[in-house]
Amino acid sequence: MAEAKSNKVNMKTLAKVLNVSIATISKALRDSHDIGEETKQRVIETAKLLHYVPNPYASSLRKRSSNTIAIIIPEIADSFFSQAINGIESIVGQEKYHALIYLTHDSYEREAQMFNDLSSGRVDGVLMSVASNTKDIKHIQELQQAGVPIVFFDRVCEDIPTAKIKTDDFNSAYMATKHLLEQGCKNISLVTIEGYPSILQAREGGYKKALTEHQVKSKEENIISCSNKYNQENIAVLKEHITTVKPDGIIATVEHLATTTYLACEELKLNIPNDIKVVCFTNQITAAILNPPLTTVLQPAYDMGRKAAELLFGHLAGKPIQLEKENITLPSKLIVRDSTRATD
Amino acid sequence: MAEAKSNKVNMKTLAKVLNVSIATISKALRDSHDIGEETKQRVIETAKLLHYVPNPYASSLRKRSSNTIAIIIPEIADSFFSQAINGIESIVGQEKYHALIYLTHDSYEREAQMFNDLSSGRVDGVLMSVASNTKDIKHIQELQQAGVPIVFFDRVCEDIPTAKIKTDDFNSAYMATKHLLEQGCKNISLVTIEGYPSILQAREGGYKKALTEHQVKSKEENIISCSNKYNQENIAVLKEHITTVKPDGIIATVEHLATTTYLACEELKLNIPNDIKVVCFTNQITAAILNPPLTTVLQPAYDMGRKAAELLFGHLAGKPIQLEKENITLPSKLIVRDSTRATD
DNA sequence: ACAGTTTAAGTAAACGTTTAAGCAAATAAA
DNA sequence: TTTATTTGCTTAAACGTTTACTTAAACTGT
Repeated sequence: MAEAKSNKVNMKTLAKVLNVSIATISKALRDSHDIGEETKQRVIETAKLLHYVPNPYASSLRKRSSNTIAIIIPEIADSFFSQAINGIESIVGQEKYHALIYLTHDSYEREAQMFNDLSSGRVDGVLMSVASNTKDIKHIQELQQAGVPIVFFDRVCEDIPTAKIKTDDFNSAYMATKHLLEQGCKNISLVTIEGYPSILQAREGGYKKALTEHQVKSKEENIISCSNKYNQENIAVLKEHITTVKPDGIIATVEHLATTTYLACEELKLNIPNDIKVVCFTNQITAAILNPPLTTVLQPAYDMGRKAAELLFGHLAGKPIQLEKENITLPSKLIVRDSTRATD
Repeated sequence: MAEAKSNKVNMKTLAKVLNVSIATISKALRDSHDIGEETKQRVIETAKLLHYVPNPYASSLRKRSSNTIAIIIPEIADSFFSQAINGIESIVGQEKYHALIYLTHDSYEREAQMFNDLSSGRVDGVLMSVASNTKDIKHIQELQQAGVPIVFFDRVCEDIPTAKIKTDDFNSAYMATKHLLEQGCKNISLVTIEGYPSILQAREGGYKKALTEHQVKSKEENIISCSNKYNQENIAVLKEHITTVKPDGIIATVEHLATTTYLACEELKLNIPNDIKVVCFTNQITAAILNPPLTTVLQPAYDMGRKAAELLFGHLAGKPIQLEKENITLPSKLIVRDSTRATD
């Protein structure tokens, strides 16, 4: 329980020491015009001397704002969200805000419960990537109607009228597919997972468009769904797929599928890129030193987080930003490496 | 500024609706013995009906506790801290606590400033990994003396009497070095970075012990220091080192040095493991699919985060845990892969 | 000299909870 | 039957800020 509490110094303490009213302390510290220059200095000095730190909860209660935001994301296992958080933090820190972090583990129930809690006024705004299986969006709507601004990044919810920071999923999948076709692939499979319709459908769309443009008919059997967890089972699923469908190119649409794909190929004694070429959506720096170096679609994770935070804080600061009009797409980059090298 | 505020329902509202006092509402919701069973039910029912959610800041102010902890870590770029956060979150969520996340970017100044802020009573406890260059620990001592419990994980501060969750850095470096020696290495270099004395000195110690046991004299020139950022410069530093010192084994003591080491070897046209063998302290799942698969020291990141959180929450819950007596070491695992395969 | 304004404070209410203290009615003990 | 005790509720103060309103003194201009 540990309650040492070294006689906390608060405004009352300062007021007593300086023989002025509490209001004077408060106003002096907030640099109000009401207070004389000399008094202000005395207050600031004594506050520093006594290590006064304002109680955020009293302040939040009175002001009805918390200088705190929530970051709600599915997980933090991979490099995308790590980098996005870094981007967010770069703004949060600078703005003297505080960030609460919540992981939904892609569970709708947890997400809904978190939103329920947030309707208490705990945060001034929310930055979020929605859970994979979130279909009912009432919880999000309710928080928004309660006046809490929300900015989506990456895994956006199209039906909520607010700012959305995305990457060009359609186009980057299109480019990845086109790249594989140009490297000679004729039978390209798309490895995907359940959920995240706004993203994965776009990627599927870009994939199909590239195929169509190259007069390749896209077949249902080429689209394969894995579990959204890194596990052995996915390797088996993929091996099964590869042996039956025999693709000569694979696009792995999420980070952890890179390792899965490589291991599946290895177990099947398939050579990348000779027998099969691989592209993956991933931000991992190790892509360059894989066996072989992996061609990746690199997403602007840091920038997405940063941009989302900028919009939210701009809005909170009262700048004339209409969140519902902000729909920003930042480009991903196709980084070509040996895993898709043309074989002749 | 967006202040929609849909007439928030608070205890006053409920009291009015049910025609009882506010105190009755409060006590009913906290299941106090003071309140009759029937009244309790009516209160709970109406609260649910009107979507009442308690104001956390009013509650925190009055109770002088926030149900919130701070996670203070250097960064979140790599898999270690990602996994540790997952471990922490697994407890935080279950205990209905909230987690504020702060990144120090390994800056002492930022860390000190964060601690200063936390002395306001913003959090009930702190989980932290100290910044690389933190030497002056006054800020930590002061927070602790103010009655805020602190639990360290991984990058601990030995001079603060409180719980510390570490991994066996000395022993795992010892094992890694021994492994390299057994694979035939005669000239092993340790690649390290500035800072983190509690960890990196232990790893250096384990490294030296293994050398001594194998009658190999450890030379100063074999210990090389890189920048704690993933960048091109480190590759140059490492190349320079390898060409002059010509090690036949390398131990990279932090995650991002894996990619650096591989790229340096590649640029020097050195074959791993034939020309040089490599071990790295890293948790990345891609280690298995690198070229060649990388022998790693896998740290129990998730478990460390989880254990740290367990201790903190146990203490906060009033369990008889003497934090200053908790000094837990969780074992790392040496995962042998091709990057250290013996060559004959 | 006097009304009007400006300056530099102070007073007190409010934010939404929690809880110690009080109190009337019902129940138990004597 | 009287006295304690328990039950179920209310009152009001407190947590530490912020801020609308008041006030007194010091200027300003005429």
